[in-house]
Amino acid sequence: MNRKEKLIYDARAKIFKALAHPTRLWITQKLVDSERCVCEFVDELDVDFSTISKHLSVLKQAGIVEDDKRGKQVYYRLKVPCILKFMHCVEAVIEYQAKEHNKLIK
Amino acid sequence: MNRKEKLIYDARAKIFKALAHPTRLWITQKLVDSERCVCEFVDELDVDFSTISKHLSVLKQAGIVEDDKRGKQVYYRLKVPCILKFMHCVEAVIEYQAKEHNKLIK
DNA sequence: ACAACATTTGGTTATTATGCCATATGTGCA
DNA sequence: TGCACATATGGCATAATAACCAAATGTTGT
Repeated sequence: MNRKEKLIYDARAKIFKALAHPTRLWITQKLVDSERCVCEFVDELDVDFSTISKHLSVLKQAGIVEDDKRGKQVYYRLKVPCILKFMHCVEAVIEYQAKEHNKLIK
Repeated sequence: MNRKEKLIYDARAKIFKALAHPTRLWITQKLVDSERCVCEFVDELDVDFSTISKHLSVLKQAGIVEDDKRGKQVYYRLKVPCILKFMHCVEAVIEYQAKEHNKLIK
């Protein structure tokens, strides 16, 4: 891997890293339908609101979401909706593994 | 996020985590064309071979690749080729960001 | 200006990931 | 059998991540 490749793969890895957390994936999924207020995540997730805020910050830094302050509240939305398409592939990996696992048990 | 959702998003996050490293992304990309021997990675990457072996193990645990020992060498291949399609989306995120960055500079 | 609210940021600690070295395992060949 | 090669595994030091609490920031309504 040369220097140029290194830069490319670092940049890509950053996107994957941002998505590599259950809470952030859940948030991303929520944003597929429509933008959401941070307060909605706070209500639905059982973690400290500061934690949620940091997760949102990671997604924002990675360029996956963008935010928008309206009054007291901050709304987040997906910047690049194609993210969701990959979930089918991810599910395929999981199902494939489940199948293999069953084979081993039988 | 309820208990069932938690399980789903944990499983998905595991896949993303496996891909969330430049070296592992690079390896994955190499495997898109054809299977590869571990030795090829050792030659092309400037890290200890034990490190490469561990990266491959992470990808294998996640169900992204499978291996196959032939003689002294071990060959790895992609188990679920759809992984690559996502790269287009990842590139879109990166380009979008680059564009915005340029705007800010001008 | 002040209080109440929504969110972000800083600090601390616990957990996890990474990379190297040394060692173990497995394979083919002399 | 014994040696050389290819890969995997265990151990350890260091770095990165995640969660919480506390405090700061910014906004609306009084």
